[in-house]
Amino acid sequence: MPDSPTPGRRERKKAATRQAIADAALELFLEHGFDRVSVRDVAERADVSTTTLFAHFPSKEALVFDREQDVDAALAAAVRERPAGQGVVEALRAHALESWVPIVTDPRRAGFTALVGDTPALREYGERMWMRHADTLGGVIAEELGREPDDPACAALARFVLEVPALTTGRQDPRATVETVFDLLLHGWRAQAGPADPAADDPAD
Amino acid sequence: MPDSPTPGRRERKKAATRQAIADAALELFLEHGFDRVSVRDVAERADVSTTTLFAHFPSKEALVFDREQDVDAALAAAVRERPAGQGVVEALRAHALESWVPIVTDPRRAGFTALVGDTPALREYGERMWMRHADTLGGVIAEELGREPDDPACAALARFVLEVPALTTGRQDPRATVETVFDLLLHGWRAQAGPADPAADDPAD
DNA sequence: GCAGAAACTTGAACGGTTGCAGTTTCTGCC
DNA sequence: GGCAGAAACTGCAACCGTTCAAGTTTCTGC
Repeated sequence: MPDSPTPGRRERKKAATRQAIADAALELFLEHGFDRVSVRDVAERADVSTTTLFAHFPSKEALVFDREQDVDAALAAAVRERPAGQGVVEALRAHALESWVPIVTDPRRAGFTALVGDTPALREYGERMWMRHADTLGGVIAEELGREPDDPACAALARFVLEVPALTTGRQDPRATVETVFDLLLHGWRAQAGPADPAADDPAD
Repeated sequence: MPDSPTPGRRERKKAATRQAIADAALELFLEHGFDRVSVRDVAERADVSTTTLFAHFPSKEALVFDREQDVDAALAAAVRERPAGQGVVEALRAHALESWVPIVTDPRRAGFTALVGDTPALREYGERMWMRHADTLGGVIAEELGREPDDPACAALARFVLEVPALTTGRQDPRATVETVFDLLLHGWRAQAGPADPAADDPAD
């Protein structure tokens, strides 16, 4: 009867353990600060061994960024499934405004945002997390535009877009910053893609 | 004449120790790989204690990036002392082509370049090294253009320029990549600065 | 020449991370 | 139903980067 959804009991328990660890970690980090809490503290609070903790998370920093795993897919989707006639850069701008800005400005995540912003190790880890998707995003962009997978302009655009979160955090008006940065990218991109390029970025204004 | 006359015996010995450590480190890293050499190995080869090693270098990765310290000053100078009529972006492009590209393509540094390129920890450290100058460069750009020190567009331009090394390493034609990326930045920048802005970037050709 | 700073040393420790050997718990299959 | 084996988990010890404390040697300024 407890045959709930699809996954077996084992996977459910595993997920529960992982969740317990992540919860314990966030709780302790928010209360005492990231640097003043040891991995062993987290493991003990979650009632597991440190070995088990590292079986679920690759590093101490990863304990904090629990839920951001499908960034890759979301970015690819934002580019691939953009409205007809919309350019790649505009699709990414829309995605930034709709998906990233609300997260940063969500008051329920103020504690989390402050934790990451005030801990250098976490800031760097977070930025590197974003950058790790640069190759994927660059490849998707190139594919959409019918260019070589390692096209330098596409790689550059991908990295620049992924800098946006780093550029917005800690500013009073993230939305305006996003707009400013994407204006720069949009005009630069149009110029290099060629205004008459049919597969490129201009919605024929 | 900052330091030519009499460095003093003490400072000479200190410099010698530092050099011995850096040499030992590079030698061992190139031979066995960064990850397979411990800090204690390096210290022993240089005939110092690990404590002394960390008195000279802030981290294991810093052992590799021995000589790159005045990047900040060089970047600021490239912007501030650019020829009259030359735009900020163009000055940065020239600096990239003249100062960065030769370093990457220097065959004498092939081993070094391969070491950094093949070791994720070193790649990330190197990129973060560059990014650490983003605030300085952004401030200098803003100052040159008479904007607020935290102007978002200037901050973005600074970060994007500092991505260029990461974008060029590992490519067959770094020079062409630099040109492509700076084309993108140049057009985007001109558009946002306004084509008629006298303090901006267009040499009015 | 002497006081004190600076470079260096030894030794120990801390915290993140991994390896290993063993135990428990679940799952697939006969 | 029961068993083989995989997978989750455990405890422990170790390694590694890094730092601290306390003491020693070496140079420098006066």
